Amino acid sequence: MNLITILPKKIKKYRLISRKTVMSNSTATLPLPTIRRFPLYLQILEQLKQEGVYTVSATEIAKTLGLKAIQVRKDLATTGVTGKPKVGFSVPNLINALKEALGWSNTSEAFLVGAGALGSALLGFAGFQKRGLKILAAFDTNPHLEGKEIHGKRIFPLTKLENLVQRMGVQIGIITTPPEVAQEVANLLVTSGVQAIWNFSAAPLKLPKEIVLQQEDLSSGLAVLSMKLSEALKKNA
Amino acid sequence: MNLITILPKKIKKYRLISRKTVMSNSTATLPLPTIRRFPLYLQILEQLKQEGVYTVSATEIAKTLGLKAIQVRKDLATTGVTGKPKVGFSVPNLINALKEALGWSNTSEAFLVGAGALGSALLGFAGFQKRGLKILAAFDTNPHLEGKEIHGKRIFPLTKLENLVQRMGVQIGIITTPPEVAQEVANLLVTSGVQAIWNFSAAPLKLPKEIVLQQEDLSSGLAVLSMKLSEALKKNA
DNA sequence: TAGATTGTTAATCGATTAACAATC
DNA sequence: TAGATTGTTAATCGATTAACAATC
Repeated sequence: MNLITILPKKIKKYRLISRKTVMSNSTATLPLPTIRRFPLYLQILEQLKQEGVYTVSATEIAKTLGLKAIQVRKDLATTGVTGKPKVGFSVPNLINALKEALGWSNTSEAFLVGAGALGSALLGFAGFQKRGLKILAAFDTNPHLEGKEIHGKRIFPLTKLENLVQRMGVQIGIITTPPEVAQEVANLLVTSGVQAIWNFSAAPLKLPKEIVLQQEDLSSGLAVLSMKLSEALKKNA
Repeated sequence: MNLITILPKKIKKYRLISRKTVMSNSTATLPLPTIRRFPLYLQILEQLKQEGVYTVSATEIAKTLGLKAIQVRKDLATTGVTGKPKVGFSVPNLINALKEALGWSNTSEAFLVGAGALGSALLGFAGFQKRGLKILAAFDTNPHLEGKEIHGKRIFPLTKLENLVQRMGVQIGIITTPPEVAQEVANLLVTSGVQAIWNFSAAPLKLPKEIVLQQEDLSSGLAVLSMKLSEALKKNA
């Protein structure tokens, strides 16, 4: 069958379908701010569940987090979970849906490069495991660290990285090195076969476009804090 | 003079002033995304300065950071620094203006509460000093840490916090405790006289509205990473 | 039933991007 | 001069907020 002849029909068909229907298909990506709020909702929901509360309204969640109720409702709507008027949403249902949406229902494995202060902190962060991320081991060029363990995670020399990524099929690389070597480390991670990089160094990375990059930046938070603070001080002066 | 009689006049006057003029007065706050990008610009500019480059175009900065040139131009415009067509901007001028805007030209002092893995990492992070933040000391309830030093910063028992904040006039409190005690610590910081709180615990804090709060959230970064990754994997499947 | 809360559609707001004349 | 780059105004895009009927 000829694509050119079939195309106009298809387009016409799509036009007839309501916008809502199109949106609900799986290719639609959620708004980034919504995704960032998901962990907040999850945390509250899990606490509620632990307290034996099995139903919660968007209004309540909003109040706890200091958000607007309408925003919470909109966010929760993207999960496909529906609530009951006057009652609210099922806590376990929401938890499952949020985890599913985030891909936190099944664990991804990661290697961490750069076992300095920040790297060690991340190795010791218990929350990751709960959120579907398992850091298997760390890598560092410092020969004194070789073979040691930090928070129960083994430290390997960087020379072993490529081989281990390939053999274990690790998908995520976490960079906590000084910025000067971050690009180099990123290149190594990419050629080793990692599919996503979580970069905690301040260095802006150039990566092949098929590699997922999440840039973490402590300074940007500090910038916002400083700005707010200097405004507040100006006001009170 | 009576406020009610004077008010209508004032309003009328404001209406006559163009939007642009109103924006340029000092009360206008910069867009949050712009503020978050400022540290990126600063970093690049400082590197250029070190390399002896004293002039740079928005186009160049954009290329280095993977941003759109127009966005960089818009951001830089908010600093008030003007560039020369075909030439670009003065690197030192931009550095000064950005630091000034962020309040990074003069140092603020901070105490950190919670000398665990993450707290220690922050104590050892050299970048803060360069960005106008000096962490003076840390506090922890763990008696084993009392009197010790981490990265050259003294650890005090939490009981000394209030007194020291007051005596030293410390403005910023950094919370790196487990979420369960975060609210309690925040309350203590506030009653001690701190004016801003940088919260690295996942707990949502309730604070008096005059206190500046900057919420840092590792999970939200992980959420975005997970989402991007699971989409990428879906696509390649 | 009455009223709180949902889900949906429309309005508003704010940031990004486009377009383009000015200019070094 | 010619052309890259600026600064500005307008258009677009995307997220938040408002409004409100449906409903448990």
